[in-house]
Amino acid sequence: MKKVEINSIEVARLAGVSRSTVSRVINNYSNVPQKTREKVMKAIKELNYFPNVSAQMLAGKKSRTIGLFMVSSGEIAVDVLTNMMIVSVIENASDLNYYVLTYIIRDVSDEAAINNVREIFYQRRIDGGIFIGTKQDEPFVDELIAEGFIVGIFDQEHTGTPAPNRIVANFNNESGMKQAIAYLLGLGHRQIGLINGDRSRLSGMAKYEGFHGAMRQHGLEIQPDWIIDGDFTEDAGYNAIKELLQRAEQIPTAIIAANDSVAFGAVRALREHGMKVPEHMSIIGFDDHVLSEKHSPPLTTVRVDFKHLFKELMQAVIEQIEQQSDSIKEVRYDCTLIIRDSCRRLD
Amino acid sequence: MKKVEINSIEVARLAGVSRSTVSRVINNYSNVPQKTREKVMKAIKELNYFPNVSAQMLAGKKSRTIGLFMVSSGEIAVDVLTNMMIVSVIENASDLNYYVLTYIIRDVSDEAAINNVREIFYQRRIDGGIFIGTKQDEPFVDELIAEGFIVGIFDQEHTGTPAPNRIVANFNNESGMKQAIAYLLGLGHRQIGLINGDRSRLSGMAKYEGFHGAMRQHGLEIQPDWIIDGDFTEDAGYNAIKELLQRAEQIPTAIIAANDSVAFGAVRALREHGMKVPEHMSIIGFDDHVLSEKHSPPLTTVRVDFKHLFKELMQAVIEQIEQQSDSIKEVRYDCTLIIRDSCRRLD
DNA sequence: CTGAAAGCGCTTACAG
DNA sequence: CTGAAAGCGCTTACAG
Repeated sequence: MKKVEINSIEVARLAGVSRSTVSRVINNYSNVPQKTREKVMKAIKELNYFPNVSAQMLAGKKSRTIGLFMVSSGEIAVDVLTNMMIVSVIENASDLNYYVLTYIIRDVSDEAAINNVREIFYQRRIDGGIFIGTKQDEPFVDELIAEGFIVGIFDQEHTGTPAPNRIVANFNNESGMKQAIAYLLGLGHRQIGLINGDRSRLSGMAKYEGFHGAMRQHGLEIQPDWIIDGDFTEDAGYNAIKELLQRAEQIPTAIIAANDSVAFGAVRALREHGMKVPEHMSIIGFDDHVLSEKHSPPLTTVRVDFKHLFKELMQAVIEQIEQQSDSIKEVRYDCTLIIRDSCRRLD
Repeated sequence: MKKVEINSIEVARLAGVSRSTVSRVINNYSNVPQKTREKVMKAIKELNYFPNVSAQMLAGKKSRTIGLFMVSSGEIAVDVLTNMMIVSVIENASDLNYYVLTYIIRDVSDEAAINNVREIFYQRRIDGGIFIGTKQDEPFVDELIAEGFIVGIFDQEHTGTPAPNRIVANFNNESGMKQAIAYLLGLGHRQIGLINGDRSRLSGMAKYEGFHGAMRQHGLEIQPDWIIDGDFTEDAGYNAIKELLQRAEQIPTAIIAANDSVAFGAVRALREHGMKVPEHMSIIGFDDHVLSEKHSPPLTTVRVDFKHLFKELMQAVIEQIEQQSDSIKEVRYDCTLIIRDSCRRLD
């Protein structure tokens, strides 16, 4: 049933030239006369010929494929943000004529999974990789970079000796935190809590430090009981509120959540305790999740522009693949506070 | 910075054997004595050697990569279901030691995009492909199948002459529709409407026909005004209700939506007209979307098991890749009605 | 401008 | 059990 494979020899024969010439027209060499080019193109069309990509690669071409490595434990399917990131990476690559091979890492401590990641690089399946969800300076990623592979990492900054083949991208979370706190202050809040994200991740640490910095800057007292660790999930937000209500003698008038999912969880827990947002508690999230404006109440949040960030990250990675420059690349975006209905003015 | 590539010659040298032997241990040939195998494995470990996948492919091995082609117009990022499907396909492949190259088709009539799809197959980037979101008997897919490529298609059934390299997977939507109608009937509903999905897709057609069949079977009158075409999106559900309320002299007591997103849109439109679900209108969805039980009201819906379906589809595709059998494969799952709070008993 | 030929890194019949 | 060699389908210096 399967037709015999068509190769460049057959195209050459049909066009009445050599394989070298066929290759030259495919690779857009400038020294092929228009006439010859046309003959060859005609043969290519006629035979429905596509060069075998393995042969091309073996002869030195790139795969034009980027690996997307997504570390995500637990029920990823529920997360609208994950989807957006995956799709965004794929589409940005597609716009630049690259393909994406996606690999999901459920557990970074699973040696077999990490070995698969290594294998994908060493086997030359990809020209470079993008990592999402790793912690700052994850050892196996650093190792790959030390080997010379080209890697783009979201939510990471340069530390130690920056390398041109390590491209980092992150948001200015400190600034976002500052905006959130300034806004709350303007509404009369002085008792502000934080449900934090994973501090081994850059954004977790940056938000944590941004919170402390901004609070101090405004001379607001930081109440340790009101700062609760979490991991960026809805459950973490839910549990944090449960814990807070159980433990603290007094509760804050406003809480900043490490992201919108955490905020959703917090609102749910508050509701279960008969407390309404923003009447009894003001809440600010981070990200501006697609569901945030549909949430009840519509969530005030620090918006972050994932699409543009991934676009620039992808561009930088591909530029490095194609040009191998020596410059150190970092993409960084600011955030914007989006005011909706989850915070109230204190009277 | 980049180390010189390590190839099988270096491994052979270090292990004191020939490249043939190195290849034999990598490919698990049985005629290699344990001693030799160990020497070679040691050298492989020591040099951190991974065989170049292009060279392997050129020598006749498979790529162990499956293409995932997702046709999805518009804002895909909002859709939790899409995410689940993509991740489900990737993880099922991963469990079988395969990789996934994902390509998003925004518009099936975009010749450039379709050419990219063809190219991916012809270039031998993948061993087979899975299509999600195509209509029944989409011509460019049929063409690929005619060329002998191995293709798995979700929401499709065999028509014409079934081929072993066309593997279809679908849900028994007629049965789901029957369950929904029987349930409504049991609650006393006799005036039932349908907001349908895209009828050029199998599931759209199957639900449409299932609705008609079940209605007739129960001797219920089908009111053409209450059957509204849509396209499986929330907006379609919203618009359908708007249209219905504007146009119809009388409205049904219950409506079945082609999927949960459509149902959400319908509920939203009803609410805008001051109608509550289920007090003024009963609604049943399809899929059992992750958000359906969190919806207000929690949505009664026909549940469908995507994860298992994709698992079996992936298995069948890979089996065909590895064994090239002549059997015709179809995977088909039943649906189950999940009763929640969006339907009321008529009195 | 263009062809013949080497080379990319594997696998696998073949011969021993 | 194992090595030498052909072959997979390209690209690209080289020579003309």
